[in-house]
Order: sequence, then C-alpha cells, then structure tokens
Amino acid sequence: MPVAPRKRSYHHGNLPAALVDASLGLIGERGVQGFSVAEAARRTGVSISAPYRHFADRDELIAACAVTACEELQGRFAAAIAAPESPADQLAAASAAYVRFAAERRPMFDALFGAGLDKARYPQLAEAAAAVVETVFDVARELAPGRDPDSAAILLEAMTGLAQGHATLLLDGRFGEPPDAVDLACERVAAATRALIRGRSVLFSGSVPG
Amino acid sequence: MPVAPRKRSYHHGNLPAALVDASLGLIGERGVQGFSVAEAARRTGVSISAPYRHFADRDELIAACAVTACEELQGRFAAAIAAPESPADQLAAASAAYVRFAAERRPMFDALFGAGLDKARYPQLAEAAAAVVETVFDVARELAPGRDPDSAAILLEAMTGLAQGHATLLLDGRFGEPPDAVDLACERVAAATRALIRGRSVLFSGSVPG
DNA sequence: AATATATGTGAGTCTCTCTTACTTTGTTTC
DNA sequence: GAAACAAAGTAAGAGAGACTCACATATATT
Repeated sequence: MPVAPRKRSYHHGNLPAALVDASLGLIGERGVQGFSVAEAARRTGVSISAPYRHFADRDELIAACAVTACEELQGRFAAAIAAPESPADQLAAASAAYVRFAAERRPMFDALFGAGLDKARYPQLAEAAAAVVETVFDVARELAPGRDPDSAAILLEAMTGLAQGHATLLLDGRFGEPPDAVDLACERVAAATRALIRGRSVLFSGSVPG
Repeated sequence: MPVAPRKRSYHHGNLPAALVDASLGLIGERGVQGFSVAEAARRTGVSISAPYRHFADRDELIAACAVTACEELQGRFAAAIAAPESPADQLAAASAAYVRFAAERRPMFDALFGAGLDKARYPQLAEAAAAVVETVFDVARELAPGRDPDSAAILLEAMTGLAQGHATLLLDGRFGEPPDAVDLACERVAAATRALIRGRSVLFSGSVPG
C-alpha cells in the first residue's frame, strides 16, 4: 500500500514513510548496494536534499527500512506460533516463516542483513530486533531444561542460526529456482529445526567436557 | 604476507595480488561498504585507473578477495576434519572452524558474504566456493543413510546454515565481546552441529508427510 | 631493430552523499 | 488577527568515488 500525501503542495505530509516505501522498492530493484538516497527522493517527488531533513544519512534511511522489516517479521512470527500445538512445531513453523519472509520480502531482508548496518548506532532498530526475538522466546523456554532462560537463549541462537543460514542459502540460489525453492527451503529448515530440538540435550552441556 | 613487486618501476609486477591484499586491509578497516577502488589503488601506489586494467569494476575486485577467502576457508576445513576420528566430531570441528574463520579473517568473510555479490556473475568465485563444499562433503556422506549424496547435501545445507548463522550472530556481537565471544560461539556451533546430527533422522524424511 | 601487446597514467564525465543558505508553510502566542 | 517561530522543503555546490578514453611506457615477439 503506497503512502499517500495529504496534499500535493510544498509540504509532502508524510515524507519519511513515503521515503521508506520508495527505498524498499528501490532496494528490491537494485539491491542495497545499488540503492541511493537521490533516487529514492526522485521517486518520491521531492528534492535530493529533502530526505536529509528526516534521516541523518543514507544508513539511517536504510535503518528505517530495517525497522519496518522487523515489524513485518514479528507479525509473521506471531502468526506462525499461533496455530501449532507443540513447542517444537511452533519453532519449526517460526523457522519456516523466517525463510519465507526472506524470500517474499527480500528488500526488507536485505535492508536488515545485507546493508552491514552497525546496529549499535541505531537504537530504534536494536529495539525492534529485540522485540522480534521476544516473540518466540517463551516458546523456546518450554523446550529448555527447567524452563531456564539461558538455555532457552542458547536454543534460540542455534535456531536463529539455522534459519538465517537457510535464508542466505535460499537467496543465494542454492535451493534452486523460485517458487519451488522457497517451499523446499521452508521444509528443510523446519526439518532441521526439529532435528536440532530432538538432539538438543547436547546443547546444554556444552562447556563441560567429558 | 605482503605482496612484493619485482621492481619499483613503471610496471608494478604483481598488481592484481597487491590490490587484493590492499583491498582486504581496507575492508578490515572500513567494511565492505566503505571500501573504494580509489583508496585501494592509492595504498598500492598506483593510479586510480590502474585497477581497471585487471578488474572490470569494483565488484570484480571484491570477488577476487572472495576467492582468496574461499582458499583460506578450504585450508581451515581441511585442517579441521583431519584430526577428529568420528564424522560427527569432524563436522563439529568444521562448523567451529567456519565460525573462527569469520572472526579471525573478518575482511575475507565480509568480502564473501557482506558484499552482496551476484555469484552467478563470477564463475571463478562459484568454482572456489564449490571446492570448499567439496572438502567436507565426503564427511557428511558418512552420516547420510546409505551414504546417499542427496541426503548428505541436505545435512550439509543444514550444517552450513547453522555455521553461517552463528558466524553472523557472532560478528553482530550477540555472543558478547571478543576474544571470549569467539570461543563461546565456536563451542555453541559445535554443540548445535552435534545436536543436529543426533536428531538427523528427521531431516531425511522431510517431504513425506505423516 | 620494429612492431605488437600488456600495463600504467592523467584528465575528464557522471553520479552520489552531504552541507549551507535560503524559502515556504504551518503553528503558537500575544 | 498579526507577529514570531518552528518545521519542512529547495537550490546550489563541495568533495569523493566509479568508470572511460586517449596517451605513455615497458615487455614480448618476430
């Protein structure tokens, strides 16, 4: 849904949102590398310097796109864990949702991971990212011994790693051509998540050798 | 080891390799985003247009860095699977080696994954990357039912996903501060790999529902 | 030695990021 | 309701980088 300005006058009315919109479109066409503030401004119908009233620099505009990405991802996670009954099924569904998100909202995924943003510099983004993790944290806790939060974090790290990796491989074309590749990657990551959960006992005894 | 030119004359003697060297140093300092052909040329002591005699454009120079990265990674994989006795231990060691590579050779890792290179456009890179996979493929086969290559590929995908994900998380600072973070991430990814292997039976029955 | 080829240079074009000074519009305050 | 202020936009330009092209110089070939 495109962002409509209130008026067609000197003041745009909703420039930041419109810029994020245009930027995501542009990233979709040219990748993060090919993205430019100038072109985003042109497409939004404002001058090249206008974006700098709202975003300190190029990266900050990309960070705003990344925040949008977090919101979208959070919604997908919430939907994924809503239906299944067992925690394992919920996490498998979440993994698959993550991979599907990468495929279906590639510009968002690229803004989030392909831009090399220093997240420490964008507190709003760090917050949004933390909120995403929060969404699935309680599910992971149910699979941790004694519902221990630290163990849950370890499990979640591993799961995140799996999902992130599968998404990267999918976008890299290592699962074949879309759209079949997407379904395949989702199945695979869900299966891998289940495998990880099945064998998870090893995870929580890591540092103690024997 | 710095690349030494044969002479200090008009012709450099080994400009491509020297440029790759300088580029990796530059990527280390400024990240892939901050990398510029101009600065790499300056550091190598040649004119700004000299690199274009050897590399068609910026991305092709980065791709050459990525090829170097593949060679380094391949060596580390070979060393990692040499010592352990069981296939599971070998793969766990390979995962850890991958994560350690990301931490210790970050510029290479960034060139390989942070530049958003379209690998289809760089056959030499695709070849080098395939050779890396080849190095661990036989190990994965020993853990696949009936040594089936397709199943081995699935397992390897999942493992790659795990390692890639853990590396990303480590570089993102999600394991804490170096150098402890590196060891921690290596332990975790090794444990996760073992967990994945333990529960791997689920992996190979994916597409058949029931 | 003469020629061809590979490699490096300098100057120039184009685009991009970001800044500065200025303009226009909307809001507040008396 | 007008004056003052703040917010949001513009135009012009400095500085840097990607890439090109005509030219220079070294090396290889014959």
